[in-house]
Amino acid sequence: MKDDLDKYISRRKRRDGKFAGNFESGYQDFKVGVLLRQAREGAGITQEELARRTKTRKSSISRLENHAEDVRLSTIERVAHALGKNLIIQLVEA
Amino acid sequence: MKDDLDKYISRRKRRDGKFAGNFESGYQDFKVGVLLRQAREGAGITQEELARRTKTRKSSISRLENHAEDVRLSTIERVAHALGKNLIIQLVEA
DNA sequence: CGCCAAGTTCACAAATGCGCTAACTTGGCG
DNA sequence: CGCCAAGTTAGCGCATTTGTGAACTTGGCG
Repeated sequence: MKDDLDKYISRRKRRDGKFAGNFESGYQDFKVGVLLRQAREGAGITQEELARRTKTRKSSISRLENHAEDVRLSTIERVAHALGKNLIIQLVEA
Repeated sequence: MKDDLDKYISRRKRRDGKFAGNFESGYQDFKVGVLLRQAREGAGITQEELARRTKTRKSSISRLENHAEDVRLSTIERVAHALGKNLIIQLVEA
């Protein structure tokens, strides 16, 4: 099953070669989605499992990872904590 | 109390100009507000000027720095850019 | 003291995020 | 092939954030 995930990841990588590091800046519109997806995949869990942990549905997680035009800080935080991570925010010289 | 802290921070900020520009999660609530306030004061501008740059009003800026319970990412970004900064977001091991 | 700039707070309206259901893909596996 | 798990998407409400104007503090300064 870990193999399944790996396959998925590489397939996905191939499909939309996006995959940045876990930093952000400029226009992070959907970059945050990518960030969250990476975190989830890194944790090796499905959207459904993450949805369970954050007490929501997989459809919300999917939207969050793909189409989220804007996101609330609390939402990112909930996901982060559900994945055992902490959220860090910084303002750096442009 | 909180106001005293704010005053202290701003005074200190004004004095030695350099203070951490980042913040990590625990409870984002007012922490983000503090982060933004520090950034603004570091830039040496008033809430009104910042409001002008972000095309909003000083009352919004004030609320953002004090009472914001939750904030949209886009909001933080707008303020950041208006202050010549870039927003960085990361998820780190808890 | 009175004035003024800077900031705070409130209440309402407008915009937008998020939860939910439900239907639809897609790939893997027997 | 048919089934199933994992994802994606759309639409609908409700909840929350953000914009805005106006009234109210507060500190500095003449």
